Amino acid sequence: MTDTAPRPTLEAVAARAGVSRATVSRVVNGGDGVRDVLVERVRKAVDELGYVPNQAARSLVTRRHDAIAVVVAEPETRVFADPFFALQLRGISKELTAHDNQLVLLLTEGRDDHARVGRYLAGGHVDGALVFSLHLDDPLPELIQRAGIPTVFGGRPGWSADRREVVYVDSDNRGGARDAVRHLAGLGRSRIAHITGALDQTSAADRLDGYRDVMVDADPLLIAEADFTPAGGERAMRELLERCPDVDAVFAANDLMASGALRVLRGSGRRVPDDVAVIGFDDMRPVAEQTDPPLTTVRQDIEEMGRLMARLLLRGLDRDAPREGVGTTPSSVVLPTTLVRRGSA
Amino acid sequence: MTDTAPRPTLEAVAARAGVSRATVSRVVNGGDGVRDVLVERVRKAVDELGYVPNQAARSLVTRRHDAIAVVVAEPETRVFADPFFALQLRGISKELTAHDNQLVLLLTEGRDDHARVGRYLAGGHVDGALVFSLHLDDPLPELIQRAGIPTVFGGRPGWSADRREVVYVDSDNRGGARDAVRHLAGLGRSRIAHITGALDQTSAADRLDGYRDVMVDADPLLIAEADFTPAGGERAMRELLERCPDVDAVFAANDLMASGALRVLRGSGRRVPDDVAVIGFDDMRPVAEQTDPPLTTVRQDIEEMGRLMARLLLRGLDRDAPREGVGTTPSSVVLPTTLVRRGSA
DNA sequence: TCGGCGGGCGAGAGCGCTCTCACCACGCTG
DNA sequence: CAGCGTGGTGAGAGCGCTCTCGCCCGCCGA
Repeated sequence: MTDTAPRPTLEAVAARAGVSRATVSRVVNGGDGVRDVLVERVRKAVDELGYVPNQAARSLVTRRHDAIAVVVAEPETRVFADPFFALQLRGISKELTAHDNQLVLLLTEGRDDHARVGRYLAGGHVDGALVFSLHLDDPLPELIQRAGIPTVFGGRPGWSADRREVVYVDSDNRGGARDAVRHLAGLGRSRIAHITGALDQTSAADRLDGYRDVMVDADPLLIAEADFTPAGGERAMRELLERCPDVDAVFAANDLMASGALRVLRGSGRRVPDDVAVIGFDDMRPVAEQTDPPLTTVRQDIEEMGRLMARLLLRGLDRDAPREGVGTTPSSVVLPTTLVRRGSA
Repeated sequence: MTDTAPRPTLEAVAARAGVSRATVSRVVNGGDGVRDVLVERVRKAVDELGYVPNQAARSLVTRRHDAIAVVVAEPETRVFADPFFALQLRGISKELTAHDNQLVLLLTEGRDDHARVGRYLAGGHVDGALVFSLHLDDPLPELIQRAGIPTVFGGRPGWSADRREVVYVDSDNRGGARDAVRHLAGLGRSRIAHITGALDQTSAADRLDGYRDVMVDADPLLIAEADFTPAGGERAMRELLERCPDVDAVFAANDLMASGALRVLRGSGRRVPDDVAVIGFDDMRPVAEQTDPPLTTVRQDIEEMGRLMARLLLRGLDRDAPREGVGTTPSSVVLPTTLVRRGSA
């Protein structure tokens, strides 16, 4: 726990280099329009003094912070312990770092905490926000719109996907689900069940839609609602087994639930994939590769989603390529998914 | 992607309330020494204008940022996809939020990235740092010491645990390991093996030490070195089975490896816990509760560790309780662990 | 009645930076 | 040779806030 030492200012560097503050500032910010001799002298002075610009002073005048908030609404513990989020964060971090932006992490803890986040975002501490709004009734997006801060959402927000100004990055949940179910059908399975995620999340709803796209008039008994947790997957699988003992395939809306379903199937004496084929969603390696048998699943590139979110936001902030006047406002992106075949289907 | 609106300044509030800037500032910062009438008037003006203080301007003069950096060295992907880290982050976030501090997340991507982090920390953007230094040869701690910024480490740093000025928060890895092995011994097991974590991390080394504390002259063949991954656990278990077919218990240095070991044991036809008892470490719910059988393990309160790290740092920053002159410099904390009995031992 | 004292408030000086603008010295054209 | 850019530099005015002073006024004791 050392204490912070007094830091040299622009003024000090200027004095040492024998130039004005303005010149030092120019050099520090790229050095355009300064003679090479002076650039050299200033650089030397900066090094010798160990000068580092004071970001607060800089922000005060530029009104830029080179910082982006990442907001994670986290009503339940589950969400955060999820590697899904960690991977996305990693992608975000990489992209922000590459553009010299800092990542300010805002986790909400319960209801009244939203106000705090709203205040922070409105407070102009950051240049933009990346928001993970998971549930339909989340008040957060509303607050953020009010804060009037450039924002990109992770996952399609449930409210008003039609609003043009809303920018989000999502996987092709519906298409991925279709691929999964078609694959099962291609295996000759006909009694294909679906274990849904928490349906107040668009990802779950979209995957269900994808399932229905293929199973046009599916037996409603083949659909069991769950919540993305392994325990929920187990429960749903038990229900399914009871309601439809003739089930010969299961598409679970994520890998965690698929792993739960696998356990229940094994417990019930069914062989996978011989008796019942199983497909998950996400391709979370630690889960999907370690199940018995290894899980066939729909892969989404989670890290890439994070990277893309950051890129979109930064672009909207015109940090980048301010060339074309047209179409500078970025629009939402939906990333493709791929089916990964392993042992379970 | 809305644009930021021009925000009212202190000056504007002062004008509206008919007082000076100084008075508004006083009210905004607690309102001591200002007559109630004026406090009221100022509060009203603040509300009406929607005034939010400009943090940059404030920091410029106070030299405080109310922001803490969380630095995660992440040479491998594994570390970050680990729920362990997410939980710790959550604890940190809670504590920081409670004290109105922001969390700036710094992830390092490879070697040369350390310099960037060092620069950032030295740049005086944050008031302190929370650092997860996982490996012995990590250059990060060195850089941070040089940056001269108050720091608390997550987990005992490998280098110089004797240095007094180093503050860290850790679990009682050694004690927890002892408990686990004693429990196995208490079950009447005598051929107790240990699957280690990556031994360049102190947590792994400490757990091995704890194992040795109990198994004083353990057969070296009973110790298999692994790396905290499920795959590593599997490999180690296979080795163990080959070297010592008579093994009747396994203490794995984390739950992930224990789950891998479990799979191998099942594959080899051994019954758990009848033939071989298994204990893990961490008590990661999603893993430990879902194995077959559910895993007996050593629980550490990960979220509490995070909370404590933040608390220690904040205290060192004298944000809190500046009462006692003595002992304000916080010292390291080692949290106790508890054995959680489930089905595997 | 008057001096002194102290609480409440405002004036003003920065904090460290960026950015506009004026200035200076060139070198070029007419 | 006058005139006019033009590229390089410095002076200075802020950005929005905090905080130290010093002033004013009301109240006390003498």
